[in-house]
Amino acid sequence: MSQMTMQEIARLSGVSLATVSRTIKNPQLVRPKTRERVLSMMAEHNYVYHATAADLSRRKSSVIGVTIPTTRNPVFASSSLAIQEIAQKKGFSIILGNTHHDAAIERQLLQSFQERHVAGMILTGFTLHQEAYLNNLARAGIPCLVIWEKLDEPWLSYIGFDNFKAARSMTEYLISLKHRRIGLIIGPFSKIGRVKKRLDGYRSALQDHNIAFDPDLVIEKEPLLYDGKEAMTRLMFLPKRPTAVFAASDMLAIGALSAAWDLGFNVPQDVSIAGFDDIDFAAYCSPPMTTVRVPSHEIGRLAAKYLIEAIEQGSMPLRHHCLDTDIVVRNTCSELR
Amino acid sequence: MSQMTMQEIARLSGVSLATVSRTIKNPQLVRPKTRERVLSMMAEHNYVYHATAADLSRRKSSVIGVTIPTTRNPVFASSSLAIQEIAQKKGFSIILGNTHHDAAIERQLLQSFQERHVAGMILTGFTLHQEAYLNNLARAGIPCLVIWEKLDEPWLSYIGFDNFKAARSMTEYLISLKHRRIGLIIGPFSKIGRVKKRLDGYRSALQDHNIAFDPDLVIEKEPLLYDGKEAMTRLMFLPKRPTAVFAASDMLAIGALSAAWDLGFNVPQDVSIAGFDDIDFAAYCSPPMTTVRVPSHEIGRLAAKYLIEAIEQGSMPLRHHCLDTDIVVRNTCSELR
DNA sequence: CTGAAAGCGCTTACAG
DNA sequence: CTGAAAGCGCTTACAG
Repeated sequence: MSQMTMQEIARLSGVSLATVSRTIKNPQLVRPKTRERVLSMMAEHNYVYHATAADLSRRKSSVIGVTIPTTRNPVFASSSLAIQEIAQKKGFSIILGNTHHDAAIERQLLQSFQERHVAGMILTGFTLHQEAYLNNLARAGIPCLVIWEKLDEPWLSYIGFDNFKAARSMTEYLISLKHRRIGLIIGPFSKIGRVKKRLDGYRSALQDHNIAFDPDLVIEKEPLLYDGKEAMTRLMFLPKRPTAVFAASDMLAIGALSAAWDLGFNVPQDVSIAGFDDIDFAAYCSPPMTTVRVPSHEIGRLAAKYLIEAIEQGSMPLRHHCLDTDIVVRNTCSELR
Repeated sequence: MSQMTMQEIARLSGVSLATVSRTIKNPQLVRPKTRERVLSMMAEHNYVYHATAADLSRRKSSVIGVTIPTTRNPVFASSSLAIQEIAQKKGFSIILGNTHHDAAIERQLLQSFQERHVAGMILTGFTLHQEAYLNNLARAGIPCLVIWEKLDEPWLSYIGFDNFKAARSMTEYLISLKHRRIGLIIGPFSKIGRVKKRLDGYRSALQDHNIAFDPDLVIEKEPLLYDGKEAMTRLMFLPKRPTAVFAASDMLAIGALSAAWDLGFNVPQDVSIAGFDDIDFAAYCSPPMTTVRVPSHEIGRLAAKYLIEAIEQGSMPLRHHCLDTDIVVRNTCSELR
């Protein structure tokens, strides 16, 4: 048990506790000779700094809380990676939790973040109806950033993109390829704000082009490969099947592609498929997936950067940062014959 | 600033600090009347428990440190998800860090875990040559579990599987399909222990079947899609190209599949491809990937379970847990014509 | 059932 | 350049 404390090191080096603390945090305040003696004592006795005690004493923390819907969907990997890299470089630790899009779990997670007195939080795609709680946090002076959403509440900060616009663009792209019977496989829009926006974008595009909305053509699923496959199978067995399918998440799209392949449909000759997210795998499907590119890494990078700035400055300016998305045309969509 | 402390709540409720602490942690020790008064005060004033201070005072912690090579490779998602779920349920928070297979980063991460006085650590596929450091941790009484590796050091605990055996089996499977010219696309075996074992497994299988080892046929890459594609392209342009390719990571295998598709090779008719890991996507490739199934979720589940048991009991029994892998035969491998 | 007090391992004015 | 002392927000014997 290397139970060495500063107190011990101080005694062993014949200096005061304060001096040990200084040689660690402000070495320039300590005479080189003294410093060396203390340092060598620490090395010799395997001293380990107690960051938690320091945080408490200093009344500030160096950990950041991050929530993610689920690690299972690689779409969030890229932004969370960016956050981790920047945080690590700046000396912050990350506490991570999966919400599974469950309001109760998310709530509990935020609670635990707060109890650990994190310096700030980044919430990836937070569940609807927690705004009140977020307000509490803001009032408690905890910098808090929502990412992957474009929030409607002007008093909450976010870094995201326009899910409505992105989904509408992709639908329009499909329409521009002469498709009029366009299936939609989509995540749980009844639970998740940004997914709802995608549904709305799809409907808006149809409406603008005088295409009647057909509820049989939209299937709500969890954003998982299996679900995408199942949904696609269902769509392809419809009496009047779609000529194009927009899967509003690459997980769903890749599942859908696999279904098409199994059923013997050629993509894109027999049916077009479009995805959303541009996860790494999208470019490596056969054929490579046409999808919506989302600035995932950039979102994470900005979030970490802004949050850490806010922590260091002691106050969080409101951020409403909406990044651009674009359509990556690859080979899963073609003009209707 | 909701700077409410127990002290404040105590004053407001006309009881002592100790009583407030008790109504939170040991309510049965407090008279119901008192308890209620305190509770309602806490609610009214939005009191937030300070877990960090409590940890310090109690001289124990309720956070677990977890390292992962990189969130970018979804192969680790499944075990890390399992860890998080269990930890969350048991009231532990997770600090996460990516090592990128870089010894210096990993070292720094472990250091920060130690400084935060985590209750225990789970290290996913740790870098070679940190054994000494791990020993320190063990001696300091910090339960520590390495996962995804089968360690040779008997005094270190791990939960993993036999990379050597798994790779040898897959190679033998390919040989059983009459292939004798088998390419190997593999991760950085010079840096990572478990990858080296896979290389050894491949070589051992060849040797057992009197197939000469051809260095031109093995390509060392980072386990990324892009790298898999590049490596496969290189292999297929070899003067004497392989009839089967074992990509010792599904990321590499999926990249390889994409290359084959681009180059106009049919899989498996023109060339067989086998993967390793059985990530979710493997089953949804076109065609579905034959690969090595690794009990990823189970590894995470066991690791979290054992670690938390150790934390609660105050001591860590040595664990050498080697789980089974098996070959999932899907459609990317066929007999040599 | 409740309170006073010591202590967890640090930091940080304040004095010298 | 260094030290003594108060304090961060809790927990936990010990006494009553």
